[in-house]
Amino acid sequence: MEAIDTRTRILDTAQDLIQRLGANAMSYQHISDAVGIRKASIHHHFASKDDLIEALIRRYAGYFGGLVEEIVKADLSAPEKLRRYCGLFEGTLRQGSHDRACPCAMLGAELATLGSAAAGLIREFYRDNEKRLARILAQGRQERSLSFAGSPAATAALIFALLEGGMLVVRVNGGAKQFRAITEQMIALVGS
Amino acid sequence: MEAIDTRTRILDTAQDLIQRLGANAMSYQHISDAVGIRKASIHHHFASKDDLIEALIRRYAGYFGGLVEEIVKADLSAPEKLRRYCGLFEGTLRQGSHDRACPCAMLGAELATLGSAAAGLIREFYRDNEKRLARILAQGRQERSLSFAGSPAATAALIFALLEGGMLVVRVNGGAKQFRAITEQMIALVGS
DNA sequence: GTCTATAATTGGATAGAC
DNA sequence: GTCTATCCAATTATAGAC
Repeated sequence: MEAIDTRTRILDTAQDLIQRLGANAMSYQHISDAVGIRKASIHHHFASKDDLIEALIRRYAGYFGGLVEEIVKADLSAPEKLRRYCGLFEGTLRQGSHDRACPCAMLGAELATLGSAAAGLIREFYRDNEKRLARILAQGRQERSLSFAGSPAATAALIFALLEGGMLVVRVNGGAKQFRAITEQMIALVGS
Repeated sequence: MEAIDTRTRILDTAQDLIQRLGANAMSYQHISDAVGIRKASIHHHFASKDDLIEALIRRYAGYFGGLVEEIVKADLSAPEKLRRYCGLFEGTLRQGSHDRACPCAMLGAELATLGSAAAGLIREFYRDNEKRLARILAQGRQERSLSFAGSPAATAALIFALLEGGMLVVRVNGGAKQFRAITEQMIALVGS
């Protein structure tokens, strides 16, 4: 039973704030209050706010990318993989009491205010997701379990925009329940 | 040739900042610099930042709602109406040199940081758009020019999430061109 | 309606003791 | 690694002169 180290608790708190409020509404003071250490101590772990955001994206991209890669590589039908991929986003939304968006969705919306390193990582996250999604769609077309007009890449761009953008939109009305309805509707549209 | 009044110039500048950077990165100082008046003078027109944001949403909802209503009421096929509706979003994205999201998309992402009046107006904007979109889809189903699984309302929720959320997502990679590809892909999916 | 001046708070960040 | 103390800039907002 090891205690969670401070660096991790800072990252956890910062991520939670970003998922709910966005990076521009997240402050060292918020983190200080939540973690129970002084603002100056946070600077020991992350010299600047940009550094903190950058580390946070790297961690999240690794975590989420791993989950997606598991789904892509699994021995499952393409529709089932697609359903599970959508489930990852819905699961994020259902974390905790308030709807939480993907950190990279919030940061994507705030892209113009990010440092260049963080912005680059966000772009990479989006590209990686579209690529993995395209592999699922290509499998579905090959095994005739999915049917859609256009290329897997183009359809992947559509689905990723719907999922990543939809997380932000559904928090305004309907929340996770609405998100579920939308993803099911989408799966019906590309179903064979 | 009447000069644009200060109130309007403040609203224009604030809206532009929100579309590019978000409400939490927009400040009275930014507006002061762009409009060429002092910060204190802005408070004469809008007592608080919340008031400014609220007025800005009201104005935009009226403007955009009018454009949508024109499309909905026009004597056009449903696919053509849908294409023009998507065109409104793409047009916003193409305003100016940088990609600009719908102000209500940015504010929707930042919903948890808004005052309750502004948050209510954003919810209303989203609901109104879904309703009008559902009317287009219902027309398309009736005249057999569109074909989709599920109700017009459910499909409207999907399409609105794709458009409003997609505006934020495509700015990360691809921009307006990517947005166009996505909307065309979507229209192909619901095409008859 | 706009200005100067200023308040009051919060933001990110640093220096140096422990 | 955390603390106190402090700095400096930015933020929203108000008071009162012009």
